[in-house]
Amino acid sequence: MKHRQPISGDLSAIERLCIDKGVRVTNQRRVVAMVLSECCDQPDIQELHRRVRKVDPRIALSTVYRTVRLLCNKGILNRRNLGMGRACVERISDRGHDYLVELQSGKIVEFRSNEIYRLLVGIAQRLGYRMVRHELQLYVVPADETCGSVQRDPLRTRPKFGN
Amino acid sequence: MKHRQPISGDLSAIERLCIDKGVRVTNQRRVVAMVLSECCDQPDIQELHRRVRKVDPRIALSTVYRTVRLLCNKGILNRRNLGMGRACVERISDRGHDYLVELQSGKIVEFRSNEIYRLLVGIAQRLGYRMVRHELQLYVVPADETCGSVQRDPLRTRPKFGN
DNA sequence: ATATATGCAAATTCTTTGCTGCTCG
DNA sequence: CGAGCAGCAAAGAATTTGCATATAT
Repeated sequence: MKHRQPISGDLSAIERLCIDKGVRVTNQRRVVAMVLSECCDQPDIQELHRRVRKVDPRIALSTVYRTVRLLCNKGILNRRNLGMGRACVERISDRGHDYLVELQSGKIVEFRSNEIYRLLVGIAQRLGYRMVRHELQLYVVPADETCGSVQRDPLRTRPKFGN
Repeated sequence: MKHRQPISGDLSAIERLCIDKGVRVTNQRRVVAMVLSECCDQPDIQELHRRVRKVDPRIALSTVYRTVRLLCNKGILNRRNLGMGRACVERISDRGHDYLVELQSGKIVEFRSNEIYRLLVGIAQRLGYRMVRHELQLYVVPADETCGSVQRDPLRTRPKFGN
C-alpha cells in the first residue's frame, strides 16, 4: 500500500465517537465516518462504498464492510432493514427515528413519536427488561388508494451473525 | 419428476388463503403452508426448508424460496427481519404482532400493543397515507443489567428486490 | 390439454476471510 | 516499534434462474 495523505477537515460526529470509544482512527475509517455523517438518506453498504470511493477510490469494499461491522459492535452505527428488500447503514441516535415506507414507490419518510417511544419503554419494563433501542417501519399506501393490502414485492432478507 | 401422492389432511389456514386468492395449490405448496401454519416460532427459509423436507424430502430449496416469494406477493406471508442477524417467514395477520428481542441471549418474545397500533394508524393518516402494516422490534437487556447500550453483534442484512 | 410448477445445477449477489505489506499511536 | 489495519483475491452463504419434465385445473 502506498502512502496516502490523511484527509483534512473537521472531525465528523461519528469520528468523534470513534475517538471517544477508543476505536483506532484510520484514514479509511475517517472517510466512511465523514460520508455517513453527511448522508441525509438511507444508503446500503454498496451505495456507501460507492460514495466512499468518490473521496478515495482505493478504499476496498471489504474495508467498508469491516468498518461498518466494527462501528456496529461499538454501538456507533446500526444496520437496519427497511423491508421491501432494502437495508441501510445509519448512525445510532439517542432516541432513534423510525421509517414510513410507501409501498408503491418505495419512498421513505423518517418520523418520530415520543408517545410510541414511551410506550415501548413501558412494555420492556413490564416484561422485566430495559429497552436499548427499537426499530419500527410503517408500510403505507396513499390514502386515496383503492387497492387492498396486496404486498408490493417479496423481498429477501439475509440474516446471520457476523463475528 | 415421478408421480407423487397428494398429502392428506385438513387444509391449513394458509392453504385456505391460497385458494381464496386463486393461487394454484400444488403438493409442495401445501406442505409449505402446513408447516408454516404449525410453527410457533420464527423459522428462516433454510429452517423452513428443513422442516418441509421432513414431510417430503424431495421438495427443493428453490421451491421453498419460490413459494415464499409468491405468497409474500399475494399478501399471505411476510419475510421479516428481526435484527441481530435473524430473519423469519411469518403469516401476515390482521393487526400484526411485534417482537421483543433480548440482545444477550437472542430470546424472542411476541407482543402486541393496541395503543401503538392506533398511534401508527394516526401517523400514517396525518401524513396522507393509509397504513397497510407495520414491523416493530424492541431490543432489550435484562432490567438489572449494568452494561450500557453496547451492541451485541454486527449482523448483515441482505436486501434486494425479487422478481 | 396447457399454462404453470418443480428439481437440479449453475449463476448471481452479498459478505467474510487469509495473507502480506502498511500505519496509527 | 508493534499491534492492529487495508487491499486483493478467493472462499462462503443466501438467493435466483434456465431448462427439461411433471402437474393442477
